[in-house]
Amino acid sequence: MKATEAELEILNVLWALEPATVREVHDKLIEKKDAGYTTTLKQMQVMLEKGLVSRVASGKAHVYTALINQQQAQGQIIQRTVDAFFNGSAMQLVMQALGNHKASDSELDMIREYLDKRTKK
Amino acid sequence: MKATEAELEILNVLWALEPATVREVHDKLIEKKDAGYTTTLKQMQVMLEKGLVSRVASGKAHVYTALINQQQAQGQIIQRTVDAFFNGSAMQLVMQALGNHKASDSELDMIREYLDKRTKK
DNA sequence: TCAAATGTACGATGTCTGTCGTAATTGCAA
DNA sequence: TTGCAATTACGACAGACATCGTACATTTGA
Repeated sequence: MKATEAELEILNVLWALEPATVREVHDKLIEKKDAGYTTTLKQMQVMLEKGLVSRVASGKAHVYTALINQQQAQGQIIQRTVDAFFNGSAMQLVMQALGNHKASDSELDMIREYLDKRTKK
Repeated sequence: MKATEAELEILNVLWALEPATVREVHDKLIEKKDAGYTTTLKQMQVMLEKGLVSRVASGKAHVYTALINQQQAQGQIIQRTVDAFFNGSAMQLVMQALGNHKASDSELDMIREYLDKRTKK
């Protein structure tokens, strides 16, 4: 059930666009990354075999849909990362993430808002 | 200067023990993971070439020290995770981490405090 | 209708990663 | 000093990954 780096990039695109054709995914993908069309195609074919995505024919093309949902995947990877590299402390990861990345005021406000809701409850 | 998954596991052990010999690192490593001694040795030799660690001879063994600190590496891991799973948004990761894990009030306070410092500045 | 355009299928390849076997080396104890 | 146990050095290997070239299939519009 684990996806490779390249597969995750595709999943990311797919989660935003789905359902989507290889062409659509590829065009979006090369905004960030350089690769040939057949590379993306092959990648998605492999993902189909792995059960990461499904597809249906539509005209001459195939239309793909992700079979794992984004939040589930994100939750799993966070758990794995926290266990392996942050001594099991998710908060340690959060602090590190806040420290190492630029965040806009509005983003920080969102987090603060979230924290308030947490505490009240 | 990117480390692989296996290299990060070794670094993790090294940070706790350093300075440490291959034997010491390996013994600690196999508590969690199964691998041969020469595998760990080779890994650390490669890491030496990559400049991830340094070493000095001590008796017949070598004593290794990490050349990147833990925070740096954790930052690297977060960056990679964010890129692969969170569309490059560290905030998205933070929210997910906060949502999926229990956090004590004091931990939440720490984060709130941190946020305040951030905003002021 | 049929040829160009578009898409899929399939196989080949180079690289990276992790793994380990074996040989060479070293320090130490007897 | 010498043999043994522990360590390092070297190289090879399989499998995973990412990439792409080329052949085949399908749609469509002139």
